[in-house]
Amino acid sequence: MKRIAESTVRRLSIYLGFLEDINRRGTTTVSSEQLAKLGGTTSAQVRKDLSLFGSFGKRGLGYSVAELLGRLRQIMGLERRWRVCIIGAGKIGAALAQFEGFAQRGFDVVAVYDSNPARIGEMLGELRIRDVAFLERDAETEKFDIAVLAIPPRGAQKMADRVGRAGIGAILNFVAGQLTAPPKVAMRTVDMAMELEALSFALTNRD
Amino acid sequence: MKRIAESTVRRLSIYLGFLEDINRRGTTTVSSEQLAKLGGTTSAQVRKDLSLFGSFGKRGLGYSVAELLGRLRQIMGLERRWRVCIIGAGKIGAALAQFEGFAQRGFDVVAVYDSNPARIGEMLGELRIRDVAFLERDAETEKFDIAVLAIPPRGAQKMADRVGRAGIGAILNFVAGQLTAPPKVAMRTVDMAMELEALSFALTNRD
DNA sequence: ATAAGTTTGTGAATGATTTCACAAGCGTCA
DNA sequence: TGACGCTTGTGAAATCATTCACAAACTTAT
Ligand SMILES: NC(=O)c1ccc[n+]([C@@H]2O[C@H](COP(=O)([O-])OP(=O)(O)OC[C@H]3O[C@@H](n4cnc5c(N)ncnc54)[C@H](O)[C@@H]3O)[C@@H](O)[C@H]2O)c1
Ligand SMILES: NC(=O)c1ccc[n+]([C@@H]2O[C@H](COP(=O)([O-])OP(=O)(O)OC[C@H]3O[C@@H](n4cnc5c(N)ncnc54)[C@H](O)[C@@H]3O)[C@@H](O)[C@H]2O)c1
Repeated sequence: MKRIAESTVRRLSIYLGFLEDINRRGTTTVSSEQLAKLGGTTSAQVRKDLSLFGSFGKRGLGYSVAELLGRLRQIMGLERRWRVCIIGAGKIGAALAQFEGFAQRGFDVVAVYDSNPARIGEMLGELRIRDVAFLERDAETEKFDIAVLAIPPRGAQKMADRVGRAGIGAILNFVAGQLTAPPKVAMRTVDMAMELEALSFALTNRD
Repeated sequence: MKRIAESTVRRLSIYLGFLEDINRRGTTTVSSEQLAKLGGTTSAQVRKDLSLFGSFGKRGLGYSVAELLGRLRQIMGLERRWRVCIIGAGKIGAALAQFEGFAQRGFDVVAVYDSNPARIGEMLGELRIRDVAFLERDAETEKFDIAVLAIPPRGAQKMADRVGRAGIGAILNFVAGQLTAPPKVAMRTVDMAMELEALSFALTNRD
């Protein structure tokens, strides 16, 4: 299949969110124009995005909400649930571990690790914090799909490499500073300082 | 000035981070090739990015680290400090409020608000949680530059609009689901569920 | 002072993404 | 059935972003 642009994937996520809303409201069809309005884009963009994967609409009518929802879930790989472990039970790791919103979207946080003996064994919501020394052993039996990296920058690259070697295929990285994805591992980085700097730029260079 | 692409701004942030490292190490000059290696891009890209703002390099030699650092700080608006308030002292708001990394980059969290009477008055690190009812009054005297939105989705749009009316020029939004920036307000959204979905897509559609 | 070796800054070329524009398909209604 | 109104799917055009490639400018060595 053709390579799909990152911007397209982002928009697919957005459409999916709207479709879930619309579906809850009981509406059964939706047009590219409506989806575009909601998502702040154009109807041509919506149709182009969807056309990369097939043609799901009916001319004159629009898209069946239920069908499009199903197709998008399939495309995004959201027909299954994903097993997530969090590495680093600090401030941000704890917030993420206790966030219910992820499970609603199909991502189950099933384990939390730390290296600090003082934290290991403590409960974080339903989960007991485990010793990160057991990461590889657990990964083998528990088949984590995604690791969330929420540890200090020092040592983060080594931990990312360990995650890769443990056979976990994806990393959601919160560590600031440059981190290279291990081979064969999909990685996305959330860098909040960078977002703040983008706002600083916008405030400084606005007309 | 010409409109600057979002991707360019992101790279400038990255270059800035490296320059700070390099500067700490005491190195005095750096070439576009070196910056490119560190940032995972090409030297032509680095030069193109910088050339949008002027020409800061010396042919045959490269860029003066100190000068380029200064220029980039100026371009990004980081020669001053920014006053940040956090709205929503929940799990994620609390993690952000106590994160020291922001101050290191020039962003001072100077106030935290909540609407829950049980939380108002509590301390969060150095800061006492304030009643969000006072947001407008405080904004007038305390001149917040950026508001971090970390409240539940329900009511978030109204709060964003209040932030806009209070004269705060930028929002860093953590609320999932569609939020429209109020007029004249710069907004960046960090949507972690969307990042996870992008990983789901990558894991599902990898070759 | 000259030659050799680097590295910048930038037009031109290429590649990627978005927008345009419209034929073709579908539902509705008379 | 046929005409009408709406909306899709998609080539073509336009816009935007990246990469190429090289003259010009600088440093260093001799
Ligand atoms: N807190 C925030 O709001 C925030 C915001 C943006 C980025 N970040 C980034 O997230 C990361 C964590 O930040 P934080 O504020 O949660 O820090 P923190 O100090 O509160 O927590 C870090 C945790 O990681 C654990 N740890 C350290 N090394 C480990 C290892 N090798 N394996 C497992 N656990 C390990 C520590 O014991 C600690 O519990 C940092 O890299 C930071 O830059 C945090
Ligand atoms: N916790 C996470 O890891 C995480 C991850 C991604 C996104 N988010 C998003 O961040 C937001 C907050 O999440 P959380 O987990 O911190 O929730 P939370 O319930 O822990 O905290 C929300 C806080 O906001 C306060 N609040 C509610 N309405 C308010 C208002 N109008 N003004 C001021 N304060 C108000 C509540 O009293 C509460 O203290 C949510 O929108 C969530 O989707 C959270």
